[in-house]
Amino acid sequence: MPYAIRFSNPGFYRGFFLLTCLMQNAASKIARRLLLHANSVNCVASFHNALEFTAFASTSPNQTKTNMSTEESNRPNHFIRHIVAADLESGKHRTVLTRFPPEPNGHLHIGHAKSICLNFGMAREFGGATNLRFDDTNPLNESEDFALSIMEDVRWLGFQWQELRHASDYFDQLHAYAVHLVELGLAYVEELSAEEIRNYRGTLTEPGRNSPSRDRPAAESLELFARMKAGEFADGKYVLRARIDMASGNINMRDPVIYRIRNAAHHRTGDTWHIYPMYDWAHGISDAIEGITHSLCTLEFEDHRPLYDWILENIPSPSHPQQIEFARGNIDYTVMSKRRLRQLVEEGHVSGWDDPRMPTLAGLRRRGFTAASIRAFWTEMGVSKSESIIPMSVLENELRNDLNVHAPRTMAVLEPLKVTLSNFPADETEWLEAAVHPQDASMGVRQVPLSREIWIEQSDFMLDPPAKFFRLKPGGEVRLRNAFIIKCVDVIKNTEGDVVELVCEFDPESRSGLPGAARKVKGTIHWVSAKHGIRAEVRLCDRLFTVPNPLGDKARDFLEFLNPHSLDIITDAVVEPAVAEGLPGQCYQFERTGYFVHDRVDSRPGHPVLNRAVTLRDSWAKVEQDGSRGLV
RNA sequence: UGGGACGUCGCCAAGUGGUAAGGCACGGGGUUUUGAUCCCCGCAUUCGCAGGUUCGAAUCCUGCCGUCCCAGCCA
Repeated sequence: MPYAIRFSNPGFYRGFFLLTCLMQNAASKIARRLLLHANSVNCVASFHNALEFTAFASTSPNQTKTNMSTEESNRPNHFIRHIVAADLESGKHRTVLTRFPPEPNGHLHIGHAKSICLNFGMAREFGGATNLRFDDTNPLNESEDFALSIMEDVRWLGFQWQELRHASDYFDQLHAYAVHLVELGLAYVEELSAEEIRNYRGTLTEPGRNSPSRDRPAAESLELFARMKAGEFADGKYVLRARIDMASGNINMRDPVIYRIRNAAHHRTGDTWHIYPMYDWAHGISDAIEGITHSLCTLEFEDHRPLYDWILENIPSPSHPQQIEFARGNIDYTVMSKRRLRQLVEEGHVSGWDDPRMPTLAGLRRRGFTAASIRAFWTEMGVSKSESIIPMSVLENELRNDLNVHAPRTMAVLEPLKVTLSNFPADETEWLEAAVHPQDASMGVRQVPLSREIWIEQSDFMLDPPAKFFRLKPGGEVRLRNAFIIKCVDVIKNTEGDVVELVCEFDPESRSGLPGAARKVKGTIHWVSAKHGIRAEVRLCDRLFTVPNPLGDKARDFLEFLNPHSLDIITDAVVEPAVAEGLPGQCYQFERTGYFVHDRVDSRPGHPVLNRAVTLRDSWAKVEQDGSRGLV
């Protein structure tokens, strides 16, 4: 962004430059404001929000649009945005076309979401478009099922691609360009074995040697390549190599293999082909064919850029996209490599790709993460070239931010303790009115039943509590959320001495809505009527590993760090009756305990199953922890 | 003396020669019928280290240190 004021001659005294500087800063701030304003105005309404809020969409129809403005106006600047903006401004490009190019050989995870948000985000921000392209150049472990799952995840994240493409759509063109390269003397058929090629390639510190095949006449290579294509040879017999520079410091330039024989059926092209292009050959050319302007990929492809450019310079390419690399985003207490995730699934350490503890998008979705929270997470984290490990708590915090605004409130008791209200009439039900959201009246009210016997949380009562314990204790008072103040008058224990029931008296004057409700007590606790509450299964998910970087200790297998308590299943929680009728994927805030979602797979009417997506922030837990530490 | 990149607050991250944005976390205060939310306030004399250029350096130069990636017929 050009400053409004700029001096080219710096030979002035200090004070003057300070003044100049201040003016420049002010100008830049104003410019930034204007830019942000423009961005929020431009934000596109064609955004699909997560399905989980459909149930509440009617109460706040503007939410989707509001979310997008907030999301986009908070974004920090990054180098890729600068490049794209500059290319548009200079006229290098009139529009932006990006692509998201997964190989359909696994499920998408939170790391892929960064790339998705970046690619689709840049295009949307600058009025361009994004293609979804399956990089299906290796038929061995690719499948349509993976492709379908990837499409579902991208859509769920809230993005729409312009074109759905496959590298395999271009197999004919890719082949023709390869033939062209051979004709130019820039590629040759190699007969060395894989091992021999490796030996000839040299090492990181030593240059490679030219293969005897390197000077094979073009006509001969052409014939061999044709026979490779025709399926005359076994896998590995020959390979096509680009003829570049065996002495290059960049190993990717030491005559890279661009085609290999694979006598295998491809999930889209069947057995049409016996040769398949390598990533480097297919990727840049696919980008060029589609007219991609900015090909965004992760840092490990930096070394491939010279090859990417070499290829496009040496074929009659329709365009020459710019490859730009950014750092992956890692998250602590989990693993993100496809291989590792597959291992977790195949060895049964988790229930599947969509296990709520998995960092896959399917897992996060099932866990209760919203698409908006994931988008906001990557927007806030920014894009740079330095590798980072982001605390899981940051992701969780984004979820809280989103759900705090959107999730309807309800009360649920996870570990029930019976309380009898001795002065409450038996057999009577009182319906209390409670806000669905305490800060958003537009979300309406709900009716909560109350009867003589209720459940409260076991942790909300202590026989002999420490100081600052604001909950129930013998003789103590506490407010029942949305109801009235109760006083604990009796504690009933079993023969083992465990507290099994409390007897309390309620203060009718303190009922919500009455003048007496103004009476202050220190604590407010949640509860559910025993007569009306519905039993529910609740799954509490915690981090999958016990250490921030399970792969950090190379001497140990990452599985050794699996958290044995990553999933805690409670089968006798009690929820408000309305919750039991919720749809799969529906989210709630259970007041004081966290955000929960109906499990998309296992929850059904009559057998509600809710996953805890994330707890509420809990400063009492911290006080407790500090306190116990102090005693020791 | 193989090549390529990266090092700014506990975690991210802006900054591109004019005197260190922002978010999260953290600490303090206020509101609160969720120990939640929300609201205020505080939080880098210093940018991996050492020299140099300059009136002025996180930004330019030199050297060093640390971390990551590359030797698939994977992507």
